[in-house]
Amino acid sequence: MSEQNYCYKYPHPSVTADCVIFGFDGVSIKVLLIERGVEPFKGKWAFPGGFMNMDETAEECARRELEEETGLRDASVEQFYTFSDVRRDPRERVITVAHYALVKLSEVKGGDDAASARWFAMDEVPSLAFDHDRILRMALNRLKERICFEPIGFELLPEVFTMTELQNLYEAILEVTFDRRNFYNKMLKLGILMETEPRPDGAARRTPTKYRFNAEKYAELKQKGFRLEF
Amino acid sequence: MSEQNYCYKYPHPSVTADCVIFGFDGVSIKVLLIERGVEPFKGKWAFPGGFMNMDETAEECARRELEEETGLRDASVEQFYTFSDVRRDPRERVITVAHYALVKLSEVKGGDDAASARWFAMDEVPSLAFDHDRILRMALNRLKERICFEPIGFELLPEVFTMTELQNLYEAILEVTFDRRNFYNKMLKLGILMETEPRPDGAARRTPTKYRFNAEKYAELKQKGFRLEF
DNA sequence: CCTTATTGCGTTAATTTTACGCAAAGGTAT
DNA sequence: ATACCTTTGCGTAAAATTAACGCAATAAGG
Repeated sequence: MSEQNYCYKYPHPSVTADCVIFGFDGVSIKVLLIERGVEPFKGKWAFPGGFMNMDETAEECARRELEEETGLRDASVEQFYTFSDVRRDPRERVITVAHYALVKLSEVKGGDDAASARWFAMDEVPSLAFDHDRILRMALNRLKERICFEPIGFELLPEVFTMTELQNLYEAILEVTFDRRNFYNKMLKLGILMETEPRPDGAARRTPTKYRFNAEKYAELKQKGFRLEF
Repeated sequence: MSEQNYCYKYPHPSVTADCVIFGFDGVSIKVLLIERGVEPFKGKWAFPGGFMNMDETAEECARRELEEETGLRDASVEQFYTFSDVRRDPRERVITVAHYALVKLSEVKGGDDAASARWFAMDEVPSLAFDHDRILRMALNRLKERICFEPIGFELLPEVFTMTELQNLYEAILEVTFDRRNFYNKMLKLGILMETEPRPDGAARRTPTKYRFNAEKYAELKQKGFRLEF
């Protein structure tokens, strides 16, 4: 069974799709890594990824990897860059179409191979296999850019969340701090949040108001073209 | 010589790099297209592009295409998306890593095959071969986003230009109009323009001041982190 | 029970954006 | 040449937005 059945006149590179999976635990951004069990880079950590089938797009391939590791089918997945350095894989020429996925940690089930998978906070990520350090840096930059144009933050939060959690998320991604009261005002003024059951009138003020992302309102506003700006 | 010498255990897609080449003639954005001489899509227009060699990155491949068509070696080239739809090429599975290049029209020499190459204004672009309509749309969107973060406009203008030319460029890319006086103030306040010889004191006011992009000043500001915002 | 941290709701000052006025000077048409 | 229109440079004032921060109610912790 070691026949080489697929032959071409010119050499073809292998093509893989990698998936940088981001989550948020209420305090910091986390990324899911897989420990490699084989050479090259045996024992090092890397992103989930694999060879593209001939009947799927790069994004479909990345989604397949995502599902294998997290059980999630409908998370937000976005392609962000294709890495094609000639020697990025020591074995053979491999180019990889890199994606990032944003998942709600609460919905993640252990994947097929939970033993070798682990979530790392951004400041705990070890040196990675292949060129995955570079891939991670670029993924984070894209995340920063994207969150200024689209409310992707909500992909990372539970359905219902507090304003403080939302602020923590923005601060973690953008690596800045905001004045709590200004952030609060700005977010509410955007009009893309809805309060869940309004806190009972006499109830304790200390219990924070819970919000939900208002996708319909956002769709309206997007039509008219609006920026988030932070 | 029709031997099939490169054999693999699994099928591999072909990988190409395409290069959407943008220019600016002082009024509108132009794009360089090549008329296809062979099937499929014979007679239709398409972007320059070609198969990636095994010893070059996607960007190097795109630069090679750029040089073949324009003679330019040091233009700004940026990868923006990889298109991997299963049937995007009717002959075989081909995925393409799409780039855009920004060139100064005055520096473009005719390419190797000038006969079949032509510049089109954006509103004259015909229906294109393959999925190149989609590629163009995405290239334009990326251009719009990018110009809000980095002063890529200067890649499209001559070394020396007037404020009106700069405004026309921004308006053409973003498809908006600005108040001339506000644009003027905003641009000058950014501090990334330098006047060329200050207009002689008694000279005619009607002769517009000529500017030059101040790359050093921009590098400084970028360090501190700044946004362009339009 | 006292201290501290969190939440909600403001206000004010600083800054930025937007809209537009105006004069000098060069072109254009008659 | 003259009258008129356009382009350029330089402002200014109002409107809107951002940034800084005050404060009271109330949980939570010791």
